[in-house]
Amino acid sequence: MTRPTMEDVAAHAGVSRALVSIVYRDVPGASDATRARVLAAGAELGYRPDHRARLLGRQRTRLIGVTFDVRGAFHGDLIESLYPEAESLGYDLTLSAVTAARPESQAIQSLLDYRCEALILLGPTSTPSSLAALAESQPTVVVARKVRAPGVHVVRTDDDAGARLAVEHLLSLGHTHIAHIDGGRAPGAAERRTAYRNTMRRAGLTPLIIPGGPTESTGTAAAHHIPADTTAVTAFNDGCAIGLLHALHQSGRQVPENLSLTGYDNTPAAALPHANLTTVAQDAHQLTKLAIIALTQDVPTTEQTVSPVLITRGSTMRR
Amino acid sequence: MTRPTMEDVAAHAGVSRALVSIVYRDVPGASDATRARVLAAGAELGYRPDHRARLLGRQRTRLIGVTFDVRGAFHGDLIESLYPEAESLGYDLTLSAVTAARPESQAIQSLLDYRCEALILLGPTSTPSSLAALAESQPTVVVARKVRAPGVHVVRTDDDAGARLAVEHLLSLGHTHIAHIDGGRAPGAAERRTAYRNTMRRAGLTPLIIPGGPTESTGTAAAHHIPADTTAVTAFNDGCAIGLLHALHQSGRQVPENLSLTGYDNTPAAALPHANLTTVAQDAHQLTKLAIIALTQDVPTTEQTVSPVLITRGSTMRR
DNA sequence: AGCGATGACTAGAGCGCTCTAGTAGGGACG
DNA sequence: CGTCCCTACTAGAGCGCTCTAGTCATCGCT
Repeated sequence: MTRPTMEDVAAHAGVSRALVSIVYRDVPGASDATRARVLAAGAELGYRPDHRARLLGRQRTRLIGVTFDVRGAFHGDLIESLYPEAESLGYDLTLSAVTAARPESQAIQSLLDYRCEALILLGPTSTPSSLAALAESQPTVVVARKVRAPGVHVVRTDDDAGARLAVEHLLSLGHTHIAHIDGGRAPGAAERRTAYRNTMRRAGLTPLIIPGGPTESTGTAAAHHIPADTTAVTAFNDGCAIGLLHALHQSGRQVPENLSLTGYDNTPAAALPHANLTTVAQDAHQLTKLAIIALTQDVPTTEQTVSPVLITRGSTMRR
Repeated sequence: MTRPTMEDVAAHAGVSRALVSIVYRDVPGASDATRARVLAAGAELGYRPDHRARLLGRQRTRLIGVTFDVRGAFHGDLIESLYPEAESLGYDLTLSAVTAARPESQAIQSLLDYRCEALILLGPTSTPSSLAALAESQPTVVVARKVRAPGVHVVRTDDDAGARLAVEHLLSLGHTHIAHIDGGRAPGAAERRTAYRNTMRRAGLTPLIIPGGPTESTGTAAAHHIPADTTAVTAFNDGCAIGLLHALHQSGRQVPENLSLTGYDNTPAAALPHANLTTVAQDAHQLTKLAIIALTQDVPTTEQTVSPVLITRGSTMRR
């Protein structure tokens, strides 16, 4: 009835419990023949090592705790590439969700109760000082959020490069009157705004920054402030771009025929056929790779940025 | 350097380790005064019980394993309400993600390695027979998917009622020519189709079922087959509805002025202002509540359905 | 005064692993 | 033939808890 233990496998294979442990940990100390015999005995009994006991017995848990927000679509992508990345370095992952009723602090605490060796926080909202305190007890890396906290690793997308990518794409399509819908005080807005401005200036063009924000309604509102001679717009993010798209549609201005438009983040909504938005995507794979390396190779604490990539869809066309 | 253990707290409070355990488990056997003193000592040392050891020492782990798909938006909602539900019954939750590279079988296996007492599978894709095998070793509940497997609890939304809700909403708005875009062989399609047909017949109206599917493109394709005298449409799901919405927009047919439209699932896309779709939502809270009860109260194995609710937005109007 | 309850607390044996410190049994080598 | 070294294996002490089976006062009651 109860699940077989290492003891049972040992008895069944006619060896000591320690040998079974050696075999299942795949460390030297057993002959190939015995190894096969033990594994066969284990398989026959349907044995699977008890993860709890394993964690407890080991001095190093090789457990990485991950907090994520169930509402953030992008976090799914990150978790997806986190698993193989951690596994390849022999680490295990344990997830802890942040929800409306379960604050980040609680999610983190539960990970610590499992004695995780290291922490990966996806887009955390904790204060820099509490993050710094966390990092004192175990390596901690913040992904996809710009924070400055001593001892905390940060891995994020290079928003500067992302914004430049969007502008240069429009430039290469022959656009010269390109406006930018600003993100206000949203994270990343400052970097994107500055990059837009610099890229325009470098091309000898006049930047035009229109107030906006991260939500659809801000995009809708910004539509009225786009000059008639503007032929292209880089929006702060996909939400903003989609709001703008909607407003343009209402007023009979066609995208991309009359106005080319880029978003940012490559959210699922941007990929929908009726939006079909050219946008800037974060490289989840690279972000997680750097995050795991930062934790396991104990590199000096730094902020690392990952280059975004441009996803060209149907909302931009040649002038 | 190393985290304090129960031993440390005991020494600091001048009691035995067993007493500390009693206090932290909050079971009878300690005086109020001692309780306070132990708790104070623990707080002073920054003590937190080691969850691994706790799980190992206990005969009942009180651990519920949950598999979810990182791609499914609705799973986030379920997880969100799962946490408080489990906690209120004294259970802990551990999550295991299903991704493109991490099959469901692996996600489940890792939960079993933690010796979870029970399993909640969100929209699993495993075969009924493998689910039945799972259920033999521990209580197992499948959420949001219709499967018939012996020993497996199923908690899902009543699609029959959902479809009826949509049709009756349109009827109450005075519509009589209501078409249904079918979901083909997608899960839930058969129930929704039948419910649509029955509700129409009961109202003395003629049902009209147009072939479709679960994706946007199927909705777009279905647009051509909607008769001119049709004033309302219930689409299989939100994706289908949005594809249809897009096609109607192109052809100059206004929603809801010329055609009322309902979706199904209440996906985030349905809530976006330019879709603004009246749709049928699943009751995540109720689903998880039933799931947890099924596991912890060991009710007889059954399929339980939860009533959906209609989310009225701007895509439907009075005839 | 004697006796069983009751309440507060402790000793110590697990839980199922890991891992250090060993032992046994061959070769290889001088 | 004795020594040295491997390799293959075992004994047993943890890891940090839980929980059963106590011990020891104290108290109410006849």
